[in-house]
Amino acid sequence: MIPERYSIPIATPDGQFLARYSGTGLCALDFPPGQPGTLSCRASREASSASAQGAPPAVQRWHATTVKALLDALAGRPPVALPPLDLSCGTAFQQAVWGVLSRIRCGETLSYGEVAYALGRPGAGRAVGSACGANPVPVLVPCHRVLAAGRKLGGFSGGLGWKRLLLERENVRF
DNA sequence: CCCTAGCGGTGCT
DNA sequence: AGCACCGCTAGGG
Repeated sequence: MIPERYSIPIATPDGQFLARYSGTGLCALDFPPGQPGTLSCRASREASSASAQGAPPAVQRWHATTVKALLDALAGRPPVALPPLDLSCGTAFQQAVWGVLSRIRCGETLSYGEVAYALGRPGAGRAVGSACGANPVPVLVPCHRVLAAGRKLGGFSGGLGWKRLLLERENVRF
């Protein structure tokens, strides 16, 4: 029997994100449609501010934490607290990568190769990139803080515009 | 700048 | 087992 899931939108100055919760925590965070600053993205700013009404109390508490954390992160400030994360959708390797990402502090960066090295798998830089792309909770699990070698921007599944925006908000130069 | 070879994890056949 | 993806990287025009 699969635990019930809840999807709750989050209105931010950069558009409407969507938080998804499993029985054990935040299991996904979706970017607003389109690139930052774009029309479809801007439109989602004023879209329905449907709330956590009807969700279990635990989910409502998690969500309150998620909202604060997301607004902080989008402003380039380190969140005071994160909700419990349910990253069980990932393989062992992916979860290990996401663990390293979560320890990169606001305003700092690593390269894909450095993350691989930190995992004791030098040479797995490319696989690290794939694992970053599979991160279900972007922004809060800061996959945007991983750059290519030589401080080049590298890629970003959610669209490079978001990666640039998040790094600029943290005053990261690249 | 480009191109190439080599790389590791993942998912599909 | 094989194979085709990839948010990579170092090396060489």
